[in-house]
Amino acid sequence: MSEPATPFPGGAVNRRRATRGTLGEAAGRKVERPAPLRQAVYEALIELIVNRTLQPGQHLVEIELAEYLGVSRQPVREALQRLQTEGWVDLRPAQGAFVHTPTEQEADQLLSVRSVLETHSARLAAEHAGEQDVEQLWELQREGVDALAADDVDRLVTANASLHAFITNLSGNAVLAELIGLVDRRVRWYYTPIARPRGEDAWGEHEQLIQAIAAGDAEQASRIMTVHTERTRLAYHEERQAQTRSNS
Amino acid sequence: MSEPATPFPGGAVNRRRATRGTLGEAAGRKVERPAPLRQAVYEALIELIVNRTLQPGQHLVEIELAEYLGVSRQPVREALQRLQTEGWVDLRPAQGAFVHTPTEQEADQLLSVRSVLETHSARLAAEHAGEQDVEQLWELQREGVDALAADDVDRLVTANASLHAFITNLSGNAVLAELIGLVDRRVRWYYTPIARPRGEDAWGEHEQLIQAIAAGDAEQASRIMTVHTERTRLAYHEERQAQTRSNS
DNA sequence: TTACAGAATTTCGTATGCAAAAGACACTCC
DNA sequence: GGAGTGTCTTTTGCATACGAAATTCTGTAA
Repeated sequence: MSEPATPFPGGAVNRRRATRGTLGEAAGRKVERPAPLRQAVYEALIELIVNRTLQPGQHLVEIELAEYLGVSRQPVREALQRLQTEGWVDLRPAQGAFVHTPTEQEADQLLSVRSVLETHSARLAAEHAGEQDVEQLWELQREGVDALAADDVDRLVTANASLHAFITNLSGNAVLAELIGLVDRRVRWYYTPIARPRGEDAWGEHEQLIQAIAAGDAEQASRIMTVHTERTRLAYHEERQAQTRSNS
Repeated sequence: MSEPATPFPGGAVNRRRATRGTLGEAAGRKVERPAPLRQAVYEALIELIVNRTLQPGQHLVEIELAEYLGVSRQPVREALQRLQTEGWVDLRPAQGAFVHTPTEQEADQLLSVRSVLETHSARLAAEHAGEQDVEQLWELQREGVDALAADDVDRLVTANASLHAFITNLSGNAVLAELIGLVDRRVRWYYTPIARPRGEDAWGEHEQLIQAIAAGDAEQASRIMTVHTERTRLAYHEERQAQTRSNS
């Protein structure tokens, strides 16, 4: 592809930058623009991958996805681009998209990275949390303990996700939050078939964590989160090994 | 968009998964498939963004990019999708692509995340490095010190990047390496106009770091990397403030 | 039967076309 | 003079078309 030396047409001028802007934006409200189809396709495909309608390794033929979702190939292709960069599918030139097949190694690497990121997020949360935030945390904790007592797995998983997400937001670092979100979704996908919540242990650790955050003890919060996530990591491994044994 | 309850056509069967594969693959060689145009467009656009031919906030009109690069809109659109998920451009529905404008806050958040990731990478590197790896590290260190002595900024920047990249690879965690690569490129972009290598301090820290890695002292390597990256972060801030002052 | 060669089919990658939304502009009305 | 409104232009988003690459199928020969 040629890349001429001439300056890009339009040059340094931002022809449209900061033009008048709509009323809604001026008032601080977000203007609801209709989300493009590719966005809907993107979300639909993640759902199909996570719930294993589309299985790891499966070849995704564009026209089939398009017809299945009632759109043309174009938005499907654009969604696949994004899905690739986020690690959900692999695009092989001239062959198309394949649902990503995670190796055990890769899954463990993700857990490792997640542990580091969440630990950092816990540290920052402890530095930033205010009284109201702590109150919210206890609220979420109660919800989790309730779900545990009721033996309601779905609620438990949701509560766990909410608690971690809240801490992530407390960190005040949006980049960090985004990375954690991305890593976390993939971790869940990989381990969905084998994951069994750790239950009481985990929620005990959550309680300690919230206490540390409430006390503004960043070091302590950080340590607890490291232990917490590493234990989760180990739990996954044990679960997996148990399954491997039972399968052989 | 409709999402019928019928199973996805092709269902659970991976029609093409693990088919015969070409000779080259069987022999363990990678078959060189011609990279799609979108790949070239993607790389060209990053280059144009990093070297500021395309400036932050600038509206990227698809047809203009396409003509400039000598392709049609389609590969441009697909490249833009990827660039968005990696944070280089913002895609506003029905408005198009705009070169991302980093806020100071976002830049600092990236530096913070990078620090954490690099610290983890240093720890893992210390755990995994073999004799040959350490030898390589010293080689890269010598190159950096040489460049420093010669006052060759370009060589210095390259050497710094090489050293960090090598440590990242030593970590043995591909997911981690990928994230660091992504974060790192954006950090460099943000700070290109103001960055001035820290020079002697940084390379002194590198030397300590390599010693820790050589000794297999993961904790020490981790500590040094944290200090190293946080100092870099501070240096960026000071530089920026100095510029802000001189501009006012 | 197995291996191979070539044709047929499938699927991708790119280009082009078209409707709709957003923005720019000029005009009117107050 | 300024706000509001209608029209024109630009640009996006999606659909469709077509050539090229890859895979699969089929027939033949050893």
